[in-house]
Amino acid sequence: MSIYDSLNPEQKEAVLHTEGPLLILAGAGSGKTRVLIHRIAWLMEQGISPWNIMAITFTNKAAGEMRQRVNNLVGQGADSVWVATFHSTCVRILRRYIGHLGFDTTFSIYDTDDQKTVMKDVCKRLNIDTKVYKERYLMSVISRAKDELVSPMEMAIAAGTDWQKKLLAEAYKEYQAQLRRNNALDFDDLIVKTVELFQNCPEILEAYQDRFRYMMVDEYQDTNTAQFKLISLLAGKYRNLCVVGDDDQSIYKFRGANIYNILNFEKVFPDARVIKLEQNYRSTRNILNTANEVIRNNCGRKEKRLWTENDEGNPIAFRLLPNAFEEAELIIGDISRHVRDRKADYQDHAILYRTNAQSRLFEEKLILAGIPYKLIGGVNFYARREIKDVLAYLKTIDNGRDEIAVRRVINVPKRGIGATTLNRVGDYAAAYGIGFYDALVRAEEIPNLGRSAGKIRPFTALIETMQDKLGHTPLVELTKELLEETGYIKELEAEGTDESKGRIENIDELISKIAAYEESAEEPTLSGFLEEVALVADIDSLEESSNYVILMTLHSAKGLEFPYIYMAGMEEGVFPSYMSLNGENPEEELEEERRLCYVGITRAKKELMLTAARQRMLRGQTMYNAVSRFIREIPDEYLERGNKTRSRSMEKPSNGAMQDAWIQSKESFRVKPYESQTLTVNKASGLEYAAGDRVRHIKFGDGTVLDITEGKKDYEVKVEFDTAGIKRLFASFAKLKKL
DNA sequence: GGTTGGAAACTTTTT
DNA sequence: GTTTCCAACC
Repeated sequence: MSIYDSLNPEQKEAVLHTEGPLLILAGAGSGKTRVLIHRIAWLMEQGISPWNIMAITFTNKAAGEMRQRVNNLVGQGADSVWVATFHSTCVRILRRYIGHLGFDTTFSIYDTDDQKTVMKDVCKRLNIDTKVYKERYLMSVISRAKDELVSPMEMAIAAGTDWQKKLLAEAYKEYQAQLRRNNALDFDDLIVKTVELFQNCPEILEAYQDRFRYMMVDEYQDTNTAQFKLISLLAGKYRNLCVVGDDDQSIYKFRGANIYNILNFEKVFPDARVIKLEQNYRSTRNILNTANEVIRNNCGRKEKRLWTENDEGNPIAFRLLPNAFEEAELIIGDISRHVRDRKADYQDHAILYRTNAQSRLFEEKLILAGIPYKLIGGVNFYARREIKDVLAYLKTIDNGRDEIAVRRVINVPKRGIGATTLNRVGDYAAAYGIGFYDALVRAEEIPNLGRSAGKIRPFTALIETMQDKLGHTPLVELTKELLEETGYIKELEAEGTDESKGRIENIDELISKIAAYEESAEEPTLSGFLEEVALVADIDSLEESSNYVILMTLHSAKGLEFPYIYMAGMEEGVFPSYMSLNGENPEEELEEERRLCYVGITRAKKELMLTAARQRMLRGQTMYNAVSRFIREIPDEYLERGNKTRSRSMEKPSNGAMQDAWIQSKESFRVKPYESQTLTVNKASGLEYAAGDRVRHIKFGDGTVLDITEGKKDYEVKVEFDTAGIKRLFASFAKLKKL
């Protein structure tokens, strides 16, 4: 009996095929991570040094999980296996060798905010009207170019005489020049520069080729051209490249993912072995069939059909609500019922939606109902103002050449240094060809500065003091001292608002993160911390052990699974999104939306509920959207539409144009508006409190129960809160605690 | 040089 | 509905 006996024949074949290129087409829930882990174990069993094995993922979370599971399976030696994300792999390589490309090894990593700041400056320099060309647009053009490994010069050549394209190429060139001046790389550069390094320095490439003799790439369908180039270079010598992906789950095309990497793998590697994993171990048959029916509507995919031995399970529930409020209430009512009936825990539920903006209503209702939840996505912790401020200080201390960081904090807190002064310093720096920070240090020599020079002094002095301490003072100490010296916390304290309190809490959290880093890292350095921070995604913070309802976008949900999944906002214009329907390439973008829908459906293990709202506020406007076409693509036999059983007199036409007409006519048949779906909350058998008792509510605080009315479905409790006044609450939502 | 108010823009998805 | 930006004031 060996660990490999638990694998099915295809999985086993994938595990045992170690030499040469291998493409594993792994459907949703087909155990691909399991295969990868067993493959690593098998390789080590064959006497291959863990040092020569590499597994690449997209998120830190996936990497961490894989590392954990490899440890559990093989134990000793597993630590030497290189398990990392694309980006952190590249950073580790570049931190050693980027000198060959003329950068300093202390380079900064710019996030989207920083990029925008650079872009603004670029536009100013090139006299680009940002009303005509938005920074965001320019950034996306540049990002796409980098995904495709197109250099500014190549872009300029390709532009020919088209002045618009020439302008874009010009902006790209200037943008890169600015980054270089700041000794900074953006996310895309991490990949691009590593490829460049390998192409320029064959000896470095060969060293890594010898190191990574066995390579595995997870979520291969999301790789872009640059990433593909990177792995092909690395695998170029030994060709032991194993990629695992599912073309049906490719949802990052907008970010440059090249679906042809998977569709054409066999063309690039003609000797590639292709193995399909089609047995699903995750979902019920109903869920899986539904997913299959939806994705079937896409063309241009590798033919496969997932099957399962699991039970049929319950039908997929679809509910159309009058508005988004009731949609949220319905879902949350469903969750609390599950928990109350001890059918499931909070953590077994995830609410998925298309856009982050949709999360708010759910948050509000969850707070009101006293249900613990975790929101994934939205504003990244490290993108918050106060966090960016502190990090900018640390970056300045770490790498004085990072002008964006220096400019960010030079006047935070206020030091009376304004735009005029900064411009003069900037001019001086440009004139003498020195860095911005270096110019600040020489403030006294700059003409026309006058008294302002004296204001700059304390800033540079502070930075210098901190730089001196770097290396022999713990980072936590250094940061605390920095906050003390700058008076940053004091200023927030003085404000005394809820917002400023929140900011202080965030800074405290940052300090604990620094402490955690110092404890866990073998050799903690400031650069190391900043780097780790630059590469975290929100999804990485998801902990399996905590009992929370999870709220996140469909994109974030990829790779995860939950017993109960709710997909909200199943409406035309929301999902599929308005943008995809009106984009340049509606057909193609719609297919990506459909894949996203497929990803969402296949996250569910036991039950899936799809919801839509007749009426919804979008961008401050009330919209009336039709039910999503994805719902219509699900045959009735798998759907359960609540109490209403509606006859379907019309056959669904198959071609596109007809379908639209059919949708419209179908809509027009819906003469009377849908009745509001009543909240099916089962009444609790009894309440632990009665009128006159003191109770506590998670949001409103403490209060006194005035009155309890027994309704048909739930108890309605009237409470006079000490601070929030009198409220009427439903007992099953309010989760009042007797004091 | 800093503060404030009001208008404009914005929301698809993220390492 | 919310955030960001800019111009006019202090």
